[in-house]
Amino acid sequence: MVATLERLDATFAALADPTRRAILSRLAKGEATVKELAAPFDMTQPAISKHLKVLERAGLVSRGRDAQRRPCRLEAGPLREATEWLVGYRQFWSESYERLDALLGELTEGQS
Amino acid sequence: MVATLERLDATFAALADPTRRAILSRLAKGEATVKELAAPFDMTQPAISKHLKVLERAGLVSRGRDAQRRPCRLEAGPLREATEWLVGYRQFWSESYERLDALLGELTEGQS
DNA sequence: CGGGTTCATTACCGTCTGGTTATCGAACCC
DNA sequence: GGGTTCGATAACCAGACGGTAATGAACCCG
Repeated sequence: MVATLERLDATFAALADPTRRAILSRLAKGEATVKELAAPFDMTQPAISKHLKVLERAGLVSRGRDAQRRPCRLEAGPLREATEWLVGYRQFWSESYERLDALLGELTEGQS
Repeated sequence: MVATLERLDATFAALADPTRRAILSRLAKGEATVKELAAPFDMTQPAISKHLKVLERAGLVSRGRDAQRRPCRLEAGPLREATEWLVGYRQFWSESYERLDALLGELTEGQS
C-alpha cells in the first residue's frame, strides 16, 4: 500500500516526458526491441536505453530476452494505480461529473 | 490540442511529487492560504511557494488575492486531461477490463 | 506611524535529468 | 574464430529540481 504510493512518484515522473509516453504508446501495439523503439526518435540509442530504464524502474515496462535482443513489453499496472489516484478527483473535473460516463464512452469507441 | 499535449508534461511532472499531491489533496477540501498549506509539512515556506509555482504552471492551482493572503484553489482541468490519457490504456490494466466499472464504483462509494 | 503577518524573491547549494560520445559485452552468423 | 548487430555502460555536460537562509513588499492593526 505504501509501496504503491511511493511508486506513484516514479510512475508520474516517468509519464512526464513525451519521449517516454511515445514509447509506451508504441508498446501498446506490441513488444518491440530497443532499436525499434529508438528508430522514430532523433536521439541516440543510449538515450532511449536511459528512458527505458526509467520506465522499467517505474514498473511500466518489463523486458524479455530473445538472443541478443531485449524485447520490451508494456506493464500497465502502474498506469492503473495512477488512474485510480486521478479518478479520486473526478468530482472537480467539471460542474457535472456524470460526464465521466460520456468520456469513457468516447474513449471506448476511439479504440479498436 | 497541441497545447493540451504539452501540458501533459507539466501535469505529470507536477504530480510526481508527494508534497504536491498532498497539497492538491488538501485543496480538494477547499481553498487555503500558503501558510495553511505549509503547516503540515516539515519544510520552509519558500519551499512550499516553489511547489505552488510548479502546480500553478501546470494549471492545477489558481490563486486569488485577499489582502496580503493569496488563497489557492484547485483547478482540476489538467487532472481530467491526464486521466483521459491514462484511460486510453485501460485495456492493458488486466485481462478483463470491464473491471473499470467496478473500480469506478468503489471510488464513488469511497468518497463522501 | 510602527510593528507583526503573510508571502514572494533572490542567491546559493547539492542532486537528479536528459542528452551526448565512446567503449565494451554478449549473442548471432558464417 | 571474425565480423556484425544489439544493447548496456561509463564519463561528461548543461540545465532543471528541491531544498535552505535572508531579504523585502504588501497589508492589517494598535
